Amino acid sequence: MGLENDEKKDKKSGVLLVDDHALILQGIKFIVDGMPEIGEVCTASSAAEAIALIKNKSFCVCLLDIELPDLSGFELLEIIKEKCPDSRIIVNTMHEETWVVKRLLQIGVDGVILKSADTDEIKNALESVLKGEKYFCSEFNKIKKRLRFSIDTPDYQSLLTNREMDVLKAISSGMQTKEIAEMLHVSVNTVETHRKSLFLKFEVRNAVELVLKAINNGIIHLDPNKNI
Amino acid sequence: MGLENDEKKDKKSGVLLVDDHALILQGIKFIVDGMPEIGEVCTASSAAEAIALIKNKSFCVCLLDIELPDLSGFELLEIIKEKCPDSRIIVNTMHEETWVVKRLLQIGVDGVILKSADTDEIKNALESVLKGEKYFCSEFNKIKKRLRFSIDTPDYQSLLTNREMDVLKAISSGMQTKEIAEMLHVSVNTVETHRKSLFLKFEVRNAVELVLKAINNGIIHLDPNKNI
DNA sequence: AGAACATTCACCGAAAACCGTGATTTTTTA
DNA sequence: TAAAAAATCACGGTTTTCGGTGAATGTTCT
Repeated sequence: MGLENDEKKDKKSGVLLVDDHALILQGIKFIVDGMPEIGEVCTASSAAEAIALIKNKSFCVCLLDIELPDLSGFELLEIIKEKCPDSRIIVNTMHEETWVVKRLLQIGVDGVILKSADTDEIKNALESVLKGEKYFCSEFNKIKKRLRFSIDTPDYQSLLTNREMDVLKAISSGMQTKEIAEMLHVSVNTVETHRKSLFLKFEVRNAVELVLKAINNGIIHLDPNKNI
Repeated sequence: MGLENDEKKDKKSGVLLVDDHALILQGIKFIVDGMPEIGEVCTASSAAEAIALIKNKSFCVCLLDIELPDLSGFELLEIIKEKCPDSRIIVNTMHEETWVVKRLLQIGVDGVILKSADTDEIKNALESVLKGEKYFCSEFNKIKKRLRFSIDTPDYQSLLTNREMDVLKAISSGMQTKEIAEMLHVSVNTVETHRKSLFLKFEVRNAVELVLKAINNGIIHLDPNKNI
């Protein structure tokens, strides 16, 4: 407690591990504990815990799962980026979805490993980013490579207006134009205008394509408990 | 090797663990190894490995992940059920989707735990099923309870004919009727007939609702690498 | 204050989707 | 082999979607 001024500068300020899967968290902690070049190891099993930890501490590396129960993982990433801009970030994901890869590249993480990674790969990833290098697992690199073709696809999310988002969500729940108009208390013509904007922005021809593209780009999400 | 006739009867014939996540597999093995009442522990990181193992051996308990790289997990379940009908089955899943719950109940597994389960819960689950009891984690029970309302929803999968399945897949990829007709070398009228059957069977009014319901019931799956 | 954007609305026409009904041929199953 | 189920096609009618074009209000940012 006698180095409160050094904590932000300390290269060995430790590692933060975030994962809601107890076994994985435990397994990674076991690996990291065995690495002498790493200082303190803190763990969090939710975004809330992680946020509480980074308030008081600064970490040189954060290794985090992006599928978390409370926040979306991407939101946590933004918070970490803001609070600890010097911290290196490794993301542990199971998703090989293109939009996840795209967004991780946009945010600029230092490493990506899959959930199926073994001890060696986790060690390698940690050592690489500690040396200032990037570490991307082979699967991630493969998708990254393939993404070159469509690297400049628009960021649909920020392209949409609030109202368009409302209409998109409504369409994606199976509602048709008249129903949406009633729900939003506007005329059918208005909803049709928003529809047309959506089709234009997403470059699709019909509602099904729109919904699929929105899902595959992480803009809307399926509610697994609907439509049973 | 002197008890080839006893292996099928042996109550202590061991445990089979299947998971493609190295850390989880390792973690569970560590837990199970510490349980004296359990005999040999075999591990597999893919469905293929698991199938190879159950060819020669019989296990009293199989603890398996249903998200596997090669087979769909459900297919592996069917194979295990057929080859080792006496084996108790615990499924380790991350999905809380309703259709997964429904299908697990249909198949009749002995236990369900989530990926986020900790050491105690895994121990409890194993001990319960070894005693012949069922073990369902609280989240699973919650969904099960809520499912009572719709327990008798149709098994859409087996309700569909081959041709309807073709058309469903085509619709779910964003194709429109004329295109589907050309692809399948049939008339537009025919495709429309199949469409109507699908709407009737799924009790929906339009293509978007159809696609959503089909996805949420596990009949079709999104290709995460399309529509970027 | 002016520019840019968002939201709202209107109208038209073509295309596609949706609804009902019926019917033939092939395949599967009892 | 007879019955049932699946796959094919037709046709008419209504509704909805899709595409283009234009325009009046706000709202926000510079």
